[in-house]
Amino acid sequence: MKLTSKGRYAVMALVDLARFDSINPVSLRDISLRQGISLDYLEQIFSKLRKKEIVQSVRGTQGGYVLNKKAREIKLTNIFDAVDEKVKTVQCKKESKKGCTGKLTKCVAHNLWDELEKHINDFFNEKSLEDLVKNNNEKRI
Amino acid sequence: MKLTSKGRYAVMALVDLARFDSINPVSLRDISLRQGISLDYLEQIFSKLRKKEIVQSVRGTQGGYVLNKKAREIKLTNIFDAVDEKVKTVQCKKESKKGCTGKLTKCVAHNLWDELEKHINDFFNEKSLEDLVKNNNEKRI
DNA sequence: ATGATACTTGACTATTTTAGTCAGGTTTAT
DNA sequence: ATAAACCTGACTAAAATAGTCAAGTATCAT
Repeated sequence: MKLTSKGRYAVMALVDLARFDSINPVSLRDISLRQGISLDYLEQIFSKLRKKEIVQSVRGTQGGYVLNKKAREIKLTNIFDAVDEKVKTVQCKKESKKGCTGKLTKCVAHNLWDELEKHINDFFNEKSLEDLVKNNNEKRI
Repeated sequence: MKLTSKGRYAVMALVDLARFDSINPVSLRDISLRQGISLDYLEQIFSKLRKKEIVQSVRGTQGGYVLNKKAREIKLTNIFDAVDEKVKTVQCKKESKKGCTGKLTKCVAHNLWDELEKHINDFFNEKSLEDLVKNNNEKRI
């Protein structure tokens, strides 16, 4: 299973974006400064977010990024999916004759892992970017 | 967050053990053959499980391992903990001045990650080795 | 028009983690 | 005594992670 810095950065950056993009496009430079994330790394991340149509880019001076959907409609699943954070547990080896062949003799862990994966995905499907922004604002009062 | 092959192997091996240890100690060789896990790797894993008193070793010929507790009392949390599979999400960098300082200005992801961690740990705390063995036996009918 | 700002892309890399292997033990039942 | 099985620590190849670096292109403000 993967859930690393890249996913965390994507979430942080998008919450930042959601808080400021109603006025102007937000430049990665600003996000970089506010969130302490390397600009080059942000570019990699936003390239992926753009391809998945989570954000839109505005080129040129005063350019930057804006959300491409309403914050309420952007679920965490979408974000993690976009930056290749697969919420997947390690799969059983296909070559392994013993244990898990995927049919009757599914390995013990297999079912468990499936179950866990579902749990986590449910959690991420419930949470939208809007939830996080709200939560963040409350904490700042 | 970590949830890799080592954790999966530990679970598979212990389920195997739980099914057979009522008669004799189970040798790692047998587990290795049945589950298709390298013997050397199993030894590493069982060394850790023994230190955490999840299994007991029986040395010498006809030796092997037995559970040190009832299957019902061994929770998945204990297993993952023993083999160093930390159910922890990536932490925020302490050096980072921006973002997360851990006090008032906790970074957005921080709360979310905490919440997720709790979710997963709850899931693992509910499941015991006994649950898995039962589940496994049902599937085999 | 032109410079500055900011997006865009792709290649590159150091570090860490993972998933083992290997070698050389010690213990004990038979 | 000897073979089975545990025990320990060091080692390593491959993959993943978390970036950096370089060389662009587009557009706005003036």
